[in-house]
Amino acid sequence: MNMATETATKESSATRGAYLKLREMILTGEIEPGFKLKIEQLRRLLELGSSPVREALSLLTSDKLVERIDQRGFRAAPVSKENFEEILMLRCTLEDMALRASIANADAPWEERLILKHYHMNKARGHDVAVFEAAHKAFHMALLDQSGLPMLEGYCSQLYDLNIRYRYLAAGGESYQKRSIETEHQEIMNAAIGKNTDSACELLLSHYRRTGEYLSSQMDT
Amino acid sequence: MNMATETATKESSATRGAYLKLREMILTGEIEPGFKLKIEQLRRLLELGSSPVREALSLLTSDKLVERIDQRGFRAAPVSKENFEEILMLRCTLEDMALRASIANADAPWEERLILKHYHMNKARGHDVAVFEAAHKAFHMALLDQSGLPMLEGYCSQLYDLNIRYRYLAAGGESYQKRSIETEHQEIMNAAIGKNTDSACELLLSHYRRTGEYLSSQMDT
DNA sequence: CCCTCCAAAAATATCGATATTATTTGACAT
DNA sequence: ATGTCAAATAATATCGATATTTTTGGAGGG
Repeated sequence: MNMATETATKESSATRGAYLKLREMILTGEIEPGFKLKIEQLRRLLELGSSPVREALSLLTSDKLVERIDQRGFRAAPVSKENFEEILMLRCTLEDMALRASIANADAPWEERLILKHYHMNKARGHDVAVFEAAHKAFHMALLDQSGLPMLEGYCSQLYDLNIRYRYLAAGGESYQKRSIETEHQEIMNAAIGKNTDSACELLLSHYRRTGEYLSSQMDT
Repeated sequence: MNMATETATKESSATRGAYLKLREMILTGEIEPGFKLKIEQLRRLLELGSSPVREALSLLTSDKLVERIDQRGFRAAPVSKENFEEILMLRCTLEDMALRASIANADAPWEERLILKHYHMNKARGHDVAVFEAAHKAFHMALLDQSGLPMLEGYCSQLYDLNIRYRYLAAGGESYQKRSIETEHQEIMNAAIGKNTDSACELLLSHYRRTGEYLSSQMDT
């Protein structure tokens, strides 16, 4: 059992373990959209009592990864093209706002954090997909984390995850390496550190929109 | 036991009942910000087992009304001026977006829905605060509900509730009737139905900002 | 042949008890 | 006095069993 894919199991509380494990499974598509999440079934899979399972599922509803229908249990959140496009749109609006605020509040520690996350992301390139994805997200969130707007950052993080889910669903996680994503990241970071607010935002948004269009085209069902 | 204040108790599931009751108590300030929410205590208050209590608290964390610290229980979400101002800012951005989309998709049923909610809100004026607040929220949400963007509407609804909480905290729920809020609502609705997008949005945002400034000034502690 | 209704099965929701973990209290040593 | 550690206390987290509700499947009537 390797630490990379099994990020979940041996955490502090059973609830948290279940939460992380199920979250991973839904994000990566191992649990399919709309799939009925029966307590008994998950209880056995996770080797836990029903309480932590139930609570983990409740937490996942916050993240919009699980839907709860009162008296009728839980299911993995469904997906749709409309949903994907709404996520993309919201992401663009909210990350734009957050990045502008971050740059406005820029300071040396933030720049250093950014440099490090960028370095770690590139270092993780060859490794396990899950490891790279974690570093990739950490880099993107580091761009926003000087905004001084914690709720906004929370929304961005949530939307980021929902987006990544569509990426996994569209191509088993291995899709978007075609473009030179590496250069794009470098350019975004340079613009951000150089306080070229408008150009940093433009680069970031077109970075998202390009992958968005690609996925959207793949989704015509 | 009247239906107005006790919106909670006799609902379908125990969890849902507990959720609604606790939500009401936190929104109105009956449970103070930062207050430790002990399971045993709530179990007795709501006359329920620990599972539904726990689950209700988990659901409230989605709404950002409760904070959960792993292994250390739950507490009512804290408040701060920064938090209030972030909520106001996000609300303005997101409701602007949603209202524009709604007006763009306007159709006859939407306009009729709006007229009705507005009528109900005015009819509820004299009644119990909780009844009026519900109608008030329903009106504001009706403005947005033609956007075709369910997640955005969800965020708006959440932010609306968080904002209302600050209103209750600042003045026991009875604060903002000073201005002629009635006229403001009428004007917003007229502009929306008349498809005067820019002016509808301006009216809506200044409606929010005005109450926002008032509350913000009350909060200097 | 299809619809309705009832009984059986399955799943959810809830409970109360127990195990685990955090917090407090007070004794002891510095 | 003060800080540290350990036992006692209190709270959370978890479990397994039971009650409630929904879903399924099939018999009987239209």
